[in-house]
Amino acid sequence: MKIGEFANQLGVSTDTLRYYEKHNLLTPSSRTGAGYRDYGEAALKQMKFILRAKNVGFSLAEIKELLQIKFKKHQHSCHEVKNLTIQKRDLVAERIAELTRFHQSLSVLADKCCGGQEPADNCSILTTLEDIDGLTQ
Amino acid sequence: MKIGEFANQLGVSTDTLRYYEKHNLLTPSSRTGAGYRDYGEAALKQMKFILRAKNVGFSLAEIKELLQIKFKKHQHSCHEVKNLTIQKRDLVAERIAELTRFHQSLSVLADKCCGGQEPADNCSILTTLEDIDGLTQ
DNA sequence: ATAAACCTTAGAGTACACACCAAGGTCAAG
DNA sequence: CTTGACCTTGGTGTGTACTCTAAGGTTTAT
Ligand SMILES: [Zn+2]
Ligand SMILES: [Zn+2]
Ligand SMILES: [Zn+2]
Ligand SMILES: [Zn+2]
Repeated sequence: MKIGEFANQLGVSTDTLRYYEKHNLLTPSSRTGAGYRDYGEAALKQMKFILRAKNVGFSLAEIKELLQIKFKKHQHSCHEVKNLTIQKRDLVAERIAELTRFHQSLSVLADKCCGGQEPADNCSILTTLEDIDGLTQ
Repeated sequence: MKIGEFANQLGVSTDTLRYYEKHNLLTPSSRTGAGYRDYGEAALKQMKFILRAKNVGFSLAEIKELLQIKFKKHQHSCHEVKNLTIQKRDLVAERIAELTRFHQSLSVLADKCCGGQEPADNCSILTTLEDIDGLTQ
């Protein structure tokens, strides 16, 4: 399968596939006489793995690690894989916590403001940002 | 106040201050004879405004908008300010939702894996990423 | 007078995940 | 045999918020 058809089937762009190849995430099975990339069954499976990993939040760098483990499963342990997963989960949790603080602060700010069409001279959002310390602590 | 002292007082780097100046977020009150930046009371207040806005999750681009409103309050309405705040809040909410889906999927994956020291040949995390579709749908 | 500590500018580099472009080669249909 | 759709490489651009570097000027203290 040439790159265009392969990309269509997976719902990604050809640019993405070339990018993944350059970054050692997915190498096409072979090349045609004209130098065209030729993707086979194995490439399809691997690309699906990559997309699923992306869907659960892994970055491309993390996916690369997972692939290296997958290629040589007997040289790696469940421990390693679970660690990667848990580390990622905890990182995501931290980010969620930070964003939740933002959300909370923004809600408080929004609730203070009347949102009317009058000039913003006395807007509580602006005065709060001007005057009050420790909005998030 | 010269840039170094000003930066120290606010807990930011001098690079950050020059960056903010270049991007029209904060211009020092004046320059000394030698061309050194000289920050005054107004700059201090404005920088505190910027840092508070950052603390509630606004991006520098958004803060720039807020500053422009703040400079000419009578030309803008509460409506505008509240809109910015609510839009940001909703964007943050979307991102939280996405990350929460990631967290959920990662937890499911982690729970499946024994995490032991044996080889990863039958690791449930890897086989799940290999085999199962629609992990997040 | 000289060293340390500060300041200036412009520009490059970082991470992430691609998107877009130019200039050219290849292949099938009509 | 030419048109159009596809493919190749290499390189640049995007957004975010800085950080770092180079090469040089200034201030302060000893
Ligand atoms: Zn109002
Ligand atoms: Zn208001
Ligand atoms: Zn196991
Ligand atoms: Zn396992």
